[in-house]
Amino acid sequence: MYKKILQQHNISVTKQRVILLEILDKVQKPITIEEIRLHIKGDINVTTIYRSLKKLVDVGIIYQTDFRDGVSYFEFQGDNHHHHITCVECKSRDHIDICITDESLSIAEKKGYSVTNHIFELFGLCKECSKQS
Amino acid sequence: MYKKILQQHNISVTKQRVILLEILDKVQKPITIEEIRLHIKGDINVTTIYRSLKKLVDVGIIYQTDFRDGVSYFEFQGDNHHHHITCVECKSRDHIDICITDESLSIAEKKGYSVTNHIFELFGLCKECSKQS
DNA sequence: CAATAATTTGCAAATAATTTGCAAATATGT
DNA sequence: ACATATTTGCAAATTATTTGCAAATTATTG
Repeated sequence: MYKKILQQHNISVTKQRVILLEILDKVQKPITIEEIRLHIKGDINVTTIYRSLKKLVDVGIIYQTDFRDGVSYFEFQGDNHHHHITCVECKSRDHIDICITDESLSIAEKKGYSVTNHIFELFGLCKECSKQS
Repeated sequence: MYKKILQQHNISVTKQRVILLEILDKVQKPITIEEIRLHIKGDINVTTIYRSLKKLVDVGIIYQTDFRDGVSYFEFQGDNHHHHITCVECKSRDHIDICITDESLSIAEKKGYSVTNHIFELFGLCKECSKQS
């Protein structure tokens, strides 16, 4: 299954890439490289992880984002593309099933850009943390 | 003027913060800490720059974002809030005068979050770079 | 306006994420 | 199966960002 995805995007099918995809598909949320490593049975070199994920992001198979804590997060979104809202206090995170508007896309296109990728993240206070402050 | 802004947000008015605001207001585009340092006549300690910018971001005076090149970018947006599209090839950058939709805000609120901040960045190919590939 | 409290700064050193260069291994196309 | 292109692993380097602490600056209170 993951083999197919890689082939469809015209990149080599390697053991390491398949493993990474399996992990990301299983956890279904954005995780860091450190967390990914904990899921790997056996071992994949860190450098390889960085490079493989970069490739997967470049071809659009996975979504890379950052939540402003100094680390990159990676997520396999499959058919269910979405973004997130993160509590700046407790770091809890939830999905937001909404994305770029056609309007912003067309504005970008008018400026001569073809959009291939995006980051969209909300930050705020969750219900719990709102109470406390 | 910058003094007033700082006061309105209830944070101390320091020479360093005013200088940083002046710089960001002058350049009117997202710049890195390295670039900021080039604009500083005299000297502000790097640590101070990091901490001051973080504060300015926290209170919402400036916008922090990242374009996936491993560095943070900071921008004073004043009254003219906007986002960007970045060419993944030549790194050219343009404004996108569009922001979060009310719809995504209300979805977040339904989940119990009050949104205080956001990142929204588009990536793609500019006109020039599209031709070449 | 002076005195005290609270916040911020500068410095040097530490931390931690990410990248590089290169040789060996693996995948792909014919 | 062969030749070519791509990817991997390793060790070491790089670089952005953070920490702890004492001194300096800013805000607050009487």
